[in-house]
Amino acid sequence: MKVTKEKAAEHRRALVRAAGRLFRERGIEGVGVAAISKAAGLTHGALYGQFPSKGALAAEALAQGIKRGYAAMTSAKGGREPDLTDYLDFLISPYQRDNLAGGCPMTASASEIARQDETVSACFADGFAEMADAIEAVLGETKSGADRRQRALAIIAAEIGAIAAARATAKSQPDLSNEILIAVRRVLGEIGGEGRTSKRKAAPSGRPPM
Amino acid sequence: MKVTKEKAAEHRRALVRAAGRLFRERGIEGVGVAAISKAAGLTHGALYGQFPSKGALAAEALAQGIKRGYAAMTSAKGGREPDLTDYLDFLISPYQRDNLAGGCPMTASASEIARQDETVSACFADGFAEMADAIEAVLGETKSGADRRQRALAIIAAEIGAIAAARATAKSQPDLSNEILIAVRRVLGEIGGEGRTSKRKAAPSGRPPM
DNA sequence: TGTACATCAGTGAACGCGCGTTCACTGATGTAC
DNA sequence: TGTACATCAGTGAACGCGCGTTCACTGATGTAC
Repeated sequence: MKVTKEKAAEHRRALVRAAGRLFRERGIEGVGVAAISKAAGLTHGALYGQFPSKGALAAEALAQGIKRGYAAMTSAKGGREPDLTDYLDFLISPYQRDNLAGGCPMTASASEIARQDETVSACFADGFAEMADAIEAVLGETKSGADRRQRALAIIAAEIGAIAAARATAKSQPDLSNEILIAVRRVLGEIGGEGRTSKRKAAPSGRPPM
Repeated sequence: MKVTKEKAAEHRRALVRAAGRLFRERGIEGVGVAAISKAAGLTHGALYGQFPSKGALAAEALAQGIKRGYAAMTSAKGGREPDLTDYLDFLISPYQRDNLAGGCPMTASASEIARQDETVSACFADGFAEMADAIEAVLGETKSGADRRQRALAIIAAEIGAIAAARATAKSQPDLSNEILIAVRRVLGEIGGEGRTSKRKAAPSGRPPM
């Protein structure tokens, strides 16, 4: 049965939100269209009215999950511009490890992305690049031979690996899992020149990163 | 039809090897028992004669993939004890990114592990811990506030994230993918005190890491 | 060493199930008059 | 404003397919005599 345009748009948003949450929790390959539709209060037929395929929905869910993640972080900081400490504390933490549903979607699906549609991997690449810009803008000075950009890229890669490793070890070796988070948090603070930010740059314009 | 004990053991090894390769290429959830059995030249019934479940096979494939990866690296170095440069050049490279089938299984399945049987995640945790010991043993001195153990953990986490990110971005932004590898390789060299190893320790005893 | 037979590795049909996707249909919406 | 009807968002049955797992059966192995 037909439905108002507003209702239809709301349904679309519900599908994207449900897909994002479930993909983060169980992986993109671990969730079916039936579960996504049901979680959004619809049938799978409605999903195919809104999206041409599961892959297209996955791409949109990834893109919007990246936006939502960033919004969640800034709002937790009272809306002020986050600095390096804010980023690292938020990204490399037991909270991020334990909250699959609400966490960063790039982290949750990292090793799965390479096997998805090119639309999905393009979203990942864009999100990664934006996050790199955001981190680069808040880096402090260090004596590193690596330039700011290189240090920013390394910080994001390390964050992704740290959360993946912390999650993978959480059940069988919880102490190791915590140790990984503490170690990476500390080392990335040093790489980033934490606390040595003399001139704070503003975040780059354009879409918000992670 | 029954088969000699030697043949049966050979078949078991073929299953483990095929499973390891296919899991790395397509992910644990992305490969079925039929494909594994076929690749090993058997039927799925034979697989269930050797292993109680797909998960049990996955655990064994992961454990033995970690051993094989280490052997491949040391043999490439002519059998001598690898140093930090050897580890980093081998692990953070286009070769590692592009060779899913032959690469490190911890890297290939990182974000999938947390959703597998506890036997699988236990193998991952053991492999991670062993690799941390191996890296710690070849670290150079730095002025870092983080101790050797923390730097070793951070290096492995960063390596996992770097390969995952480089693979995820390879199709849509190949330049970014290469940039990630170069950046992480350089920054990890600095973290590890590359080239500043005064007293070289031997690798720890016990099973070989990665 | 030669024969009889119990063992058991491997085969392949079958199980129920969930997958992604299609499509004929329903019926409220929203437009044309 | 009131009526007639085209539009189209959403439904749910059905599609072919591959999944992990089970099991009755086969027939070569390897042992007991």
